Amino acid sequence: MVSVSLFGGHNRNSVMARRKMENQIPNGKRAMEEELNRGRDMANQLLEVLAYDKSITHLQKEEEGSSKSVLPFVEDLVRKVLCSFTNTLLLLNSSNDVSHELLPSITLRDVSSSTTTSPKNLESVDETCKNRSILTTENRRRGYKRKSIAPSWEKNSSILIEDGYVWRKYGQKMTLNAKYLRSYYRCTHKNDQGCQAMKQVQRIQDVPPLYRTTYYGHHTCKSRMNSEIVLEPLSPSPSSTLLSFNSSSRCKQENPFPSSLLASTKHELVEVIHDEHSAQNQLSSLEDILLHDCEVDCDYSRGVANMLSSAESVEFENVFMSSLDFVS
DNA sequence: GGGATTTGACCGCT
DNA sequence: AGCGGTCAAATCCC
Repeated sequence: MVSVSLFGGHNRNSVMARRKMENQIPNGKRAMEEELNRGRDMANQLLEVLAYDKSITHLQKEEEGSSKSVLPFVEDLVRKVLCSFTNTLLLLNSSNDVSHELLPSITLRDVSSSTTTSPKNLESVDETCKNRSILTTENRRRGYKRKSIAPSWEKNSSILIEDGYVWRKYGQKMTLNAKYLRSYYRCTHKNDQGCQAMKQVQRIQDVPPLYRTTYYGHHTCKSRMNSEIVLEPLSPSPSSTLLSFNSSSRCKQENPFPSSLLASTKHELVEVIHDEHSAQNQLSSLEDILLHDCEVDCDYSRGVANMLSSAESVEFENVFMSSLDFVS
């Protein structure tokens, strides 16, 4: 059985140092934030352990002819805990400062257009300007809004954080003095539920991988992972086939771990990996990462495995699994 | 076919 | 002026 600390990857010294540092923080709010962050990280780790354990248990159940499991209940609970941590963090950071709320801002362009053009007129303009080539700049960018608010909170992490929400990527940009692309995400439920939450993910370090996730606003939507959690069928599901690192399988379809455990948008993981290095390089450096940084990202590793050829997958699996033995 | 991502262009802000 | 956030058509993927 894989222990939680295995995935947490914090050695005793670093934990002690972290605690010592936290005790010195005079700001109670910051201490609370740190505590919540840690709780959320642990919930993330627990979720991964559950996913791993679920795949194992499923095979055992199959052999025993039994199909009942409490794991779906536990997983459900962990997801809810995860969402609670995320929401609390966002609320904590937005409650003391109204400017932190992601309020819709009205730009000069909005004002001018609203005073000169009625909605009915706008519709007719849209109707006649469906062809991009005849769309004027004025019409195309009419709804352009730009946030001018401080981030709700931000976090550096060696993993791509699973925060319990579903994000939709709407842009990416190479920024000055940054080695990697910055990706822009907004809540998937922006349109259907008017949720204004957004986040930016910036890779800030290659090895070990380190990402800075900055959140803006907070979720007003009913989280998809919360609202759609259903108990899994008790009969065996195709997705429960154990650790298969076959490159021909798509991550979303055949990864033994729930897709929600991977990056919360479909291409987030692959994109980051493609950032600077090929999968080959990832493979060759993986062992070093595992040995030198116990916080190796399981999602990241699985993503690499999915990109490899069959032969490489086997090699990767060996490295990855032996690393689990090593740290446990 | 529909939803998500990519990507070049636009434009607010400093 | 130029950086960076956002838009939206094109493209991808299921």
